[in-house]
Amino acid sequence: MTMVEDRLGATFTALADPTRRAIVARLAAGDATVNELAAPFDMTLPGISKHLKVLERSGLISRSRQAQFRPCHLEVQVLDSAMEWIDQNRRAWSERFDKLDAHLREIQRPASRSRKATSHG
Amino acid sequence: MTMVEDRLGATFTALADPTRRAIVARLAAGDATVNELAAPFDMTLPGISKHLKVLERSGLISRSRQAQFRPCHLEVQVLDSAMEWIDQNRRAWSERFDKLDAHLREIQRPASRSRKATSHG
DNA sequence: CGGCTAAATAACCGTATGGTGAACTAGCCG
DNA sequence: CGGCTAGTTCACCATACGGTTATTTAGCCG
Repeated sequence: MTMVEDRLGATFTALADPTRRAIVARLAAGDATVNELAAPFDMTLPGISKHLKVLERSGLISRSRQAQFRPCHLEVQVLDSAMEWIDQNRRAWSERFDKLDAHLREIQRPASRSRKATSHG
Repeated sequence: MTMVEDRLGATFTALADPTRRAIVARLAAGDATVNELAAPFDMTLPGISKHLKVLERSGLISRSRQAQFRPCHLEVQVLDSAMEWIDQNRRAWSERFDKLDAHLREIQRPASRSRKATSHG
């Protein structure tokens, strides 16, 4: 499918490219113009422009107008959403692990009381 | 670029696809076989197999062997690395924002002067 | 052994992606 | 106005990606 209307997907897609990650990292330090963003890379301006469009489509950055410059701005809440998704799954995994851990502790506990019979060995 | 040797890129690439995110979410609840993972999707098994390969290449999942089954396991630390990258940039942005905020407070001291207003979303 | 099931691989297809150079738009300045 | 600077859009290319069907490998069981 076209992946359209999938905000999270667009965000991770945007972050999948090293150039775009570098741009995001750069913008985390403050707004910057397209040429400023392009400077560190061995890439033509249209290339950078495309990357910025991908970032913009994901909502990760926004662009305003200031004379002939188009300063790019990191929209940190989109970064947050992506992090949140990851964190939820990390958490789900942890909880499930805790449950297993608890279960293991239970079945490995010497059968002092009337719970489950621990036939260990 | 082949995106090879770019762990973080491979991770975000893996997370960019909704099917793969669903697989990750499913695995966060516990290990599962390929057919179990495939069940919820309207997709052929080779399709799922390809997705699993992408996930495996990124390190997000690992596969063991158990009879003729290949149970898939979420490698949560890779999820952590991705989250860490995002968090670092979030943090960098926050710190920079605090600085700007402090600066704004300073230049806006008593009797506001005719400094140009800086607007940031 | 043969046959069944789980899963991977191969070959292929349409579309998306990342990159280029060339041409165009937008706004400042002399 | 003309020209410089900042940036986008266009046309194009190669390769990667997501998906398919058909075939193949791997391991259990009768």
